[in-house]
Amino acid sequence: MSLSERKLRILQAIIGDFIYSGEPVGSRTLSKKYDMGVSPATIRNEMSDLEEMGFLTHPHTSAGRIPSDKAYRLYVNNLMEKRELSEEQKRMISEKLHDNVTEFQETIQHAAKLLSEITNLTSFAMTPKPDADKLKYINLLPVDESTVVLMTVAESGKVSNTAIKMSVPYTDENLQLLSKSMTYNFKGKTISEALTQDIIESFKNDIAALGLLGENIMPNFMKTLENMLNVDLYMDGLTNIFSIPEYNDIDKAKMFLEMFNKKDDFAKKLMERDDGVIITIGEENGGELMPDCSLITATYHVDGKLVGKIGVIGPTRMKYDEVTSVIEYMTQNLNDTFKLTGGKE
Amino acid sequence: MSLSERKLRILQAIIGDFIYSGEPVGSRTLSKKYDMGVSPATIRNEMSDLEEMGFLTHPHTSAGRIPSDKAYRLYVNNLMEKRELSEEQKRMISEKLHDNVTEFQETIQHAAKLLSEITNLTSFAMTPKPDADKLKYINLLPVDESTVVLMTVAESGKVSNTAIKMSVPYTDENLQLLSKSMTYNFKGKTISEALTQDIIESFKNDIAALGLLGENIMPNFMKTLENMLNVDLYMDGLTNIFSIPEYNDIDKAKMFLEMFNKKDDFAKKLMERDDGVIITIGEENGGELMPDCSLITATYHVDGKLVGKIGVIGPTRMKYDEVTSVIEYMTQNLNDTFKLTGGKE
DNA sequence: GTTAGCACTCATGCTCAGTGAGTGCTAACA
DNA sequence: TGTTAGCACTCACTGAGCATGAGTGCTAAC
Repeated sequence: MSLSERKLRILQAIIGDFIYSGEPVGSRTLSKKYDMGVSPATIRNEMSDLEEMGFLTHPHTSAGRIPSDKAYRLYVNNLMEKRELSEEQKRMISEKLHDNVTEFQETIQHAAKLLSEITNLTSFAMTPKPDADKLKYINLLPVDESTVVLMTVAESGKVSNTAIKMSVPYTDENLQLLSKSMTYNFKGKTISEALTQDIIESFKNDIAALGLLGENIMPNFMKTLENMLNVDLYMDGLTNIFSIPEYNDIDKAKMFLEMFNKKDDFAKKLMERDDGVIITIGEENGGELMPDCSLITATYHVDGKLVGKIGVIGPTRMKYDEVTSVIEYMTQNLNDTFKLTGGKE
Repeated sequence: MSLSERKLRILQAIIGDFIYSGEPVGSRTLSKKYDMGVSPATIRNEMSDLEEMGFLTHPHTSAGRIPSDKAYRLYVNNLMEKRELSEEQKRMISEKLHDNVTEFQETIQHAAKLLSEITNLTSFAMTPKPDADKLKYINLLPVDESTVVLMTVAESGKVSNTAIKMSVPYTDENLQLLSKSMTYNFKGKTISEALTQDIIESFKNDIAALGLLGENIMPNFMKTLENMLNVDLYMDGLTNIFSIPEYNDIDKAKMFLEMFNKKDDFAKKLMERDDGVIITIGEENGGELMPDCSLITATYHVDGKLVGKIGVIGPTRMKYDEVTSVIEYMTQNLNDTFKLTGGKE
């Protein structure tokens, strides 16, 4: 059996109707609401075929049809049309993400917030994993007799620092020596590279002469590097899930919100996704996420290089066309913004 | 009418029973379960008196009695007995909060997590507002021809920095001059003091000689100071609210979780509370929080000075005795921990 | 002051019939 | 051969009616 033109039209109508109403779609409704040119009986026959082909199911005998994950996949790949954003939406987005941008983190948070407001879904925004970010400058600064600040600057402009309580005495010269040596050894290396065991080891040999001082500093340096590799994940619009009838069930809502407790797992999942706008529907997400959820992610770029992600998570019954349009428009804006400020943090 | 010994015993039994069961307590249940020595009829009379006095209500005519906010207040102030924590709980707490403490933020997060796990409520932990924290050291470091890092260190050991993209040329000497001048002017001042308008103004006059350089730096400096004043608020166990029958209602749960979106408001509310263990019950919280919620907060100290807060939020029907004991024990542990590490961040 | 007895209330849970939106099948039609 | 009308059937949903039981308040007797 093949997907005739008419079958496609019916399928599209069912998906469209169901996405908006959330109610199973019956043959009579379909023929009345959309001018199909055929009787309900004919539509029933087609629906029956579509069900056999795996595009539709029905919750119980006397209910209308609802689209399967497979149907949504077809819809997203072939049937869906791009939506143009309203001027109002465009204005809101560029206002929040373009003008008056001061802090990187703040902009990313705004993006998440905006995305959830516009889509009425749960949104998230993740800062780039600075895998490719190279170290540029390392400095140890004496603050008082027992405190030294270790400052690490990366090429992206990211700065990280730790105040170190010194358990051994030190001189300014020693600190400078160590700073220079560290900068010399690690400059140009990516953060992940710097963290590899043998580089650390070989450096430790280099500075053996400095004895306890180096031993005091190194664990802090490594921790700083690890911190620099962390990504931040902001989520917003969590309670939006409650406005969706399908999740008007405590247990489902609870499962959904638990995800929030496992932010790290979720971040990891996000990082594994490809670049560009990626849509995964229902089962495609693997069992860990909620079964009846779809996930849409998109990537934005900082300085044309570092890659962060924004996206939404919601029921498989979501307005894919609108949501993807909004996300695309937002990533374009983020790209512009972070090109101009140069990823300033 | 006065609170006789017997009335108090009955009230205590009702509160105790209701806290554990969540079901309205009837006279028969009470006389059977707790050895009251009087018949249900007598208890009914006493209950009727207690209701008249405002300690009890009943949801409908044929239901048992439930305690009012006033009753909980009496319970918390006079009737409640301290609970000893189990060895297991003590072990868990000191393990997470005492041993292997490396990062301040991390420890605070662990505290929140632990608190929600032990109490099965929603918990939070707030870092201290560094009102009294004094500036110690300010430095401007050249990174490359267009980037300067501004580093600000406070007495608590807190370090904050910003990478500044310079729009004007600068020399190392100018930077050093400015660093020295800033340290000289702001050292010993609290962060809030440093942010007051006239101090900033007078300083601006001081450095007028440096012209554009100063103008480039000052806004960033002020933003850094503002950032240093921010507190972090971690929440945990949000989904615990779903296990409480009273909140097994989508709308209530939603209202509760919305609080999470207004973290700033909540943080502000927390900061206004007095030191020590503070319990506010139901209406006492003011209308903003959920009406049927109680809030328990406690303060912990860093270096014996800075004051942070941890606590829980849950239904007025909560195990006040257990929860306060746990919170008290945890703050003691946090105090110890942050005495030892000296508030290292 | 305490208690037994009794009428009364009211949420809860159950059954049962009616309703309506939907299906699948069959037979007739173009 | 594809399309359609007709019809029997399914099944979630709703609301009425009823029994149940936990609880109260009141009264009169102890």
